[in-house]
Amino acid sequence: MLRSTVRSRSVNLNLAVSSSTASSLSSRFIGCNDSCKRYISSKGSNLLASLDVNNSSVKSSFEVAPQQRKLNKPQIDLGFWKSSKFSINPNFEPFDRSYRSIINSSSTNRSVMQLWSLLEACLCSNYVDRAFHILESLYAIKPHRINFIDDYNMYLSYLADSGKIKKLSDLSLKVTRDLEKHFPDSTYNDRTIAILVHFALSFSKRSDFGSYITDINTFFSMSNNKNAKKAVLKNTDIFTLNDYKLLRDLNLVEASELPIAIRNIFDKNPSYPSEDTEKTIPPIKSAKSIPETNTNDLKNDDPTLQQLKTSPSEEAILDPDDTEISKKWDLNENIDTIEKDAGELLSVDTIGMKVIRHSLQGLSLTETQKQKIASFNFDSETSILATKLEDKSVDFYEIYCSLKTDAEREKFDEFLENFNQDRQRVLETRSTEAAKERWKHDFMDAKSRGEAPFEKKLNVKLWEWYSQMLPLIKKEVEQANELLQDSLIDKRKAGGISSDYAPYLNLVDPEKMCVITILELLKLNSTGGVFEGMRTARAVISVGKAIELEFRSEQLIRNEMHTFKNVSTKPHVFKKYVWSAKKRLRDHNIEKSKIEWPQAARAQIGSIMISTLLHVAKVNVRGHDPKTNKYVYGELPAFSHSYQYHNGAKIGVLKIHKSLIKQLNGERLATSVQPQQMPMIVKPRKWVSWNSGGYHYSQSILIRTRDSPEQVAYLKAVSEENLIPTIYSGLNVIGLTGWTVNRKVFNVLSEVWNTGKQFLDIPGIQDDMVVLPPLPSNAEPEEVREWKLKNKEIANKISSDRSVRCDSNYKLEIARAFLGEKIYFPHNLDFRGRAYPLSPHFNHLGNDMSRGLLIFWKGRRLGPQGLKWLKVHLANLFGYDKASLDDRIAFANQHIEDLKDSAEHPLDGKGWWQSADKPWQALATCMELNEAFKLENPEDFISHQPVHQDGTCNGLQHYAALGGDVEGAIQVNLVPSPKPQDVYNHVAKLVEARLDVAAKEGDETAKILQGKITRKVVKQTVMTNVYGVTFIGATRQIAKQLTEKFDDKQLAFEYGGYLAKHVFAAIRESFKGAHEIQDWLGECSKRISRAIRLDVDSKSFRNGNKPDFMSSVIWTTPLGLPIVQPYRDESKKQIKTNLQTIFIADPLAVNPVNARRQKSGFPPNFIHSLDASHMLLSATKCGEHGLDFASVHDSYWTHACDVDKMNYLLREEFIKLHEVDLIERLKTEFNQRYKDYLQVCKIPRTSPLARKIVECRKQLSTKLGRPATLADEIHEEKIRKELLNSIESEKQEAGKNMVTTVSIAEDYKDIDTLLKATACHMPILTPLTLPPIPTKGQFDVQELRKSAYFFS
Amino acid sequence: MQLPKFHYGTRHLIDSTAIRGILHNSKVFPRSHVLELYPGIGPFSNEIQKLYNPPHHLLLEPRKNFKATLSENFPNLNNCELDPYDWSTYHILAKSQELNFHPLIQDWSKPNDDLVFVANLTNPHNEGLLMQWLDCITRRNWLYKFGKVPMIIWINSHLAGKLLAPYGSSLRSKRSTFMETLTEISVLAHHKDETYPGVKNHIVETQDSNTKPQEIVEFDDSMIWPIKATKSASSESIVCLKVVPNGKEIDFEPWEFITKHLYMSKITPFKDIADSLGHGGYEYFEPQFRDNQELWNKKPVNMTPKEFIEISNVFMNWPFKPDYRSDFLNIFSEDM
DNA sequence: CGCGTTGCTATAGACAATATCAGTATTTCTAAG
DNA sequence: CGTAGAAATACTGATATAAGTGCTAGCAAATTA
Repeated sequence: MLRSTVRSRSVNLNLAVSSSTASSLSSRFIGCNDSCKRYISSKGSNLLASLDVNNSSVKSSFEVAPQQRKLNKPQIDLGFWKSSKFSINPNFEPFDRSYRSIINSSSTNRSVMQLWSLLEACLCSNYVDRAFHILESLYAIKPHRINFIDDYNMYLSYLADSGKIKKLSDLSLKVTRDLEKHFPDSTYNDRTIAILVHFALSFSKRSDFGSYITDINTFFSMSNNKNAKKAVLKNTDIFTLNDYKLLRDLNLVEASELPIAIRNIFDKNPSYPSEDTEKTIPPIKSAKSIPETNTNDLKNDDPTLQQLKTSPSEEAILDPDDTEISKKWDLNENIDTIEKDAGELLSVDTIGMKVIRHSLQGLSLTETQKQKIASFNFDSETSILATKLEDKSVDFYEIYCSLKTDAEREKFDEFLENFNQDRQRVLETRSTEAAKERWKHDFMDAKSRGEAPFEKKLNVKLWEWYSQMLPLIKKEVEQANELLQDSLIDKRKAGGISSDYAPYLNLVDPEKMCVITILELLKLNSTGGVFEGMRTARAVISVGKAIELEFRSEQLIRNEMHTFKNVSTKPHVFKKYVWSAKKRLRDHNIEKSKIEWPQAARAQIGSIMISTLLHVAKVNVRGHDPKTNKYVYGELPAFSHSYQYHNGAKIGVLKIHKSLIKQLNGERLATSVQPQQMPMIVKPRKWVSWNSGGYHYSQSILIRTRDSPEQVAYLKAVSEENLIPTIYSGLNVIGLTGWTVNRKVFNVLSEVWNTGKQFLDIPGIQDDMVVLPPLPSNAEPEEVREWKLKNKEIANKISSDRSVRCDSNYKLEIARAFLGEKIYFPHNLDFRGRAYPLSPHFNHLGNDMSRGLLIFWKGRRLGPQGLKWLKVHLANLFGYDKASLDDRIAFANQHIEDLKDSAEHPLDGKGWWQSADKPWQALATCMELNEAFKLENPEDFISHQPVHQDGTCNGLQHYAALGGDVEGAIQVNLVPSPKPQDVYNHVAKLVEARLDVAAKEGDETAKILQGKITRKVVKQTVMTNVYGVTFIGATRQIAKQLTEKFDDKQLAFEYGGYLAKHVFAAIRESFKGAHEIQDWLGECSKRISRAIRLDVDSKSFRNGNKPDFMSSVIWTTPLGLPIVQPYRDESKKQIKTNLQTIFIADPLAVNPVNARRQKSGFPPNFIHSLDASHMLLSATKCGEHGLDFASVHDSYWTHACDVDKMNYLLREEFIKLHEVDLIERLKTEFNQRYKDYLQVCKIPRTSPLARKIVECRKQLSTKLGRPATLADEIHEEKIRKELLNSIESEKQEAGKNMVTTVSIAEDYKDIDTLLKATACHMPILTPLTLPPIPTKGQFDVQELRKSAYFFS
Repeated sequence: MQLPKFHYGTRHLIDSTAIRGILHNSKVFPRSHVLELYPGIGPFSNEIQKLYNPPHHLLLEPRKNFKATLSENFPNLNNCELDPYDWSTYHILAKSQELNFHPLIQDWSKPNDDLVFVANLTNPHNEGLLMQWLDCITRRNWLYKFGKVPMIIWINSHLAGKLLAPYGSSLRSKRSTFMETLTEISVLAHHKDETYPGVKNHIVETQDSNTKPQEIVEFDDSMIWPIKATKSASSESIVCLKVVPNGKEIDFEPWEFITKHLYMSKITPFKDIADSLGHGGYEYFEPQFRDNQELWNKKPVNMTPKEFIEISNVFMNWPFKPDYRSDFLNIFSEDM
């Protein structure tokens, strides 16, 4: 650790040099000619703002060729430069130096993460002694020692709160002794002090508290920090609010020393309940005393409201932290501390109601509306999803729309935001309880009606399982506890669980664990390619993960409760301060949590839960007894654990009994199975760091990493340096876009759904599988095979239909639950920077149906342009998107009657909308337009419908811009044109032309296929070509299209392959520039993923001559997001669980890269990182201009009336993105990042270079006294480089004179020709070089500003 | 003799004396129809023709290298170059006048005395093919539609070990039980250094149950071409087996279901894996085997064919048994 | 040394083999010093 | 009582499993005469 810090510091120095001579680093070995050529023909030279190399006083070790093109530093840095610079020399141990495999989980050699999670588990379940042993193990890991004190603090803080230590002196003594005796290398820090102070404060009620004050002062003085108190008090998760209060009251600290969030509470709430007031004011005991309070409230607040009305501009500020608003709220609130008891809660709700009523004053609501809102229970602990539709009387959306002025609407939004906070909390944290209560309710219901076992509703069964499972799990937990108590170090198994995992069982309430288990299993139905069941491995991990997640979110709430102990949040306005404080603290707390359970622990816990459930979950079934030939009834386990073979591989499977499947297909699932990641009803937390943003009570990570520590490390590094603000701002804009469910579309959908029949893309209910009749017993093998295949196809179809229907079911139910609500979709990114909503089932990225169900919350007047765009949108949804805009508008105008009929009689009319490409969205748009046409002036219509603008083959657009490829740019509408260019059609025509030629030459296949090449056939292939589709992949796609025409799969496949060849050729032909770039990117990634660091850990050479390549391709997006391709060989391992062993990868291992995937993945990933950047830039800009913005990767959405504005902005952003020569910059970045890396090349053994190298190797061998390996050669080269970089001139000289195999290769001029030779067998090391960049074409990206169809 | 450059891992016994010994010991020849599947470079075929000159002697060898070598070395052999892998090949055979290969369809009550087929499946790649052929015994289709036709196969010793694995052996598998249940199997030749390939003392142990004592030809490395399949391959050799269906009739589908699932955890006692046979498996089977604790506690690797059949029968009487016929539908690859 | 062979993997998401055995490393137990 | 050595256990890595190989290209690695 220490070593690496030093090293990276020195490199940083180098960097300071090199960044000012940025270009000098590029193409050291390539010769500069290539990079010059690239711009000879370019017109864009005005963009080439340059760095003046000559001004640089520092001489780099590389000579700068005078004619070399300077790297253009743009006027505006979007985030690339700083971030790239930082991540090239990150502050952590690089991942390509050596293996990091922590797979061996033997007790002596466990990873830090494993120990952490175990430590945490032990502490949370109060096994302090055991925790101490784990501390010792952690301490034993030497490289970890620097951070050890944090672990100790964690231990100490739990210990202090555990009540095990009675005296302050005991604790402080223990700290001293522990740190001196057990952990001599560690010293306390401010956090340690915080814990001690907090502990001391807990004695405040004692009469001799005075003496503790001295101690507290001593503790503070122990800090090394200049601003000791402030630093100590920063640990908001250790102190409670009362602690802070006490410290202030005792004048031990200044107000300015308190953390800002806490200070706000005190400052703005003079009435903050101190302990004194608690004593003096008798708690409100009955509802009787309430009316007075209320009347007071209502009288008091009138002036404020007046004020509010008259100053709308101030109201616009929604941030609850804002002081102005806070003050206003202050005036009318009376805050009391209320102890929790049942009678009171009731009364509090009544207060709440009044508060709601009055906060709505000033809005032009009807009395009924007011009444409805006031009687709405914002404090209900019942989740939105569990609320029955009948019970939900308020449609906030409707109310919102009925408001007259913007000011009113903003006020209402603010109101919702504030009062929905609690509902959001319930939504996020109480989903399991909600499910449980629902089951119980239905069970009681059924019981009172005395239903027969065969009619049992799903929920009734679930409740029964749950209640039978619970005692067993409790016993299991008890056993685990006994085990933990009995023997401190004994690790032997008892009752199936080893003490390694026992602590985890203790962390979540058994009731919750049971519910989670049942829910997870139901959710996993028909996944993993299992018919009516699931894979055991997945089930086990999922349950374990779900329990861990529950633990995390509970922990967050616990922390919060700890801080706000004894503070009532019931009075609604005070609540607001607490909320804002909590929000801030939560950011802080979430960020801190870094611990993850090891996979093995998840698996263990999951398997225990599942195996218990397997024993108790029963269903009633009818069977046929062959002996008596009668029907018999019985109770069978609902789940059955068995195995299936798949291509000879065993797969553990949990089958669900058919009778249960039937039920699952029939019922409304969302009421039984509470999906956890829902849309939000308050604004998502803003993204502020790599792991803080999105939901309020669970941690989401900015980037969905595939468990790759490398990705996280880079992300974390730039996040901590605050280098990616644009990423955050972009995501925040998207996250703040308010949505609601389109009730009209929902109603249509709901009606269709309830028929249970197939409609559009929703499959009908299918209970039984109809398979082909069995074959005669002596059928020939191929017949049997055919029969099996066909049946598999049938089963597959049914299974997928069911899951599609089930998915639609989820979507529908979620939509139902959120009817009338204002909803938000928090987003995060995939590893390339593309944004995805966190809520998986129902979002605007979903299928046509989900999209059709969603509209913007905010409405905007159409205006003349808006009306046009809405019409265009309709045409687009019908697939009529290749005509000019005017034609598209005409299309809509021609269909006004159809449109009207569709909108008014969606199901009993002509159903024109159903013939659209995207029928549900078309329906929504029809309805919108129809409503507009009803108005005298349709332009006055307030529209909520998002209108899309799609890039034409966005990937190719970026390629064309990168390559300056004129021809390509025309095809993808980067160049203005009266009509949109249709790439797919273009390619189809080219292919057709090629076929004609081939047919003339007598090619039979060509003759057959002539005239069959439609746009549709080639579309997918053209599109995916950008994503690096392989030949076989394309063949499959085309074959799929052809099966419609030929029916014979075999034949279709054959033709598919044939056509794929032509399509590929056609694309290559028309997008030459794109392909040159693509190839260049591919070549770079290939070389990088076969490169070796100079300071590679030679131990990780398993075979000295066969190095393992550890370097993944890493680059920085224009916005500064570092991207690491996570493609490495995964080392999977079998892990024992209660049910079976499961096979999972160790997420923390760092293995050699998978060169193939690195290579094939890079070109598309790079392009995606660009389109993602473009999207985020556009989002930020749209946000700045007050537009509502949403996106599906390369499709940008906004209100109809804002389309023009968005179009302008997105073009500007695209230009801004491409003004810089991104390829050139990428190359420079690569050259810096992979500076001094070596690559292995193969050259002919006979060549003169080979002979020289052999000679050099011989010398090395004699020097070493053993045969030299490649590893030795690398080591030699490393020494040479070190000498060369040395400050001492002697050493530099020595370096210059030193000869290594690498230096020989480096000096050899004509290495390229050698590499091209046919027989290359001798591996040699050469410095890593990148190929020359292809020449950039004439196209100037500025032109697209005028292109109407660039996005349309 | 000309040898091809590459051999796809297929190995041959090339010593004619040894081959003659095998042919003699097999007690199969002479026959009127001899079909050779993947004869390779053809030393075996050559001896058959020289010794017995069967009236219908057909070779199926489509592989380029071998094809060429065959016609060069033994121009007299009739190689029709169809691929034995393709099921369609056998239909062509049946229809073709030109090839004139139409064995008599004989009753299953007695061994077929008209047709024999010989195959060289020493390439580990071909293991799957052999398994499929063997599966044809149950349906009595493919070449087994002609009756209880003997098959003489060359396979690598390791595979032989699987087919012949004795009770309790770690190689004991569904396939060993299959062989024991439905075939007569005997070793015609093996390497002199192999007590038994893969399985220690296998022949001694299983002679009475599976392996009819016969004169066994032993050979050494010098009689094998190539000596090793690949440079780094293990030193195991090849074996010549004779396999004849024993004509036993069983209800194959439930049997297949039971053996497949029981062998999944093959050293776990029946009672502990009964649950994996279907929802409530333990509850159903436990009372059924209360009188047969020995079987109830037995591990699948130790079960006799009879016992598997017994379990299958009990299974068939289970009112709540899973659909054993569509067990293969329970899993599929997700991408389609 | 030039050659032909063999094997592996095929868009991007984002989702997963497992039981058993043999050999070795580590821990625990035992018994003699 | 500490300790050597044996026994037991834990851990790792290898291997079998099922049984059409849905097809073809392109590259990397191992193999061979």
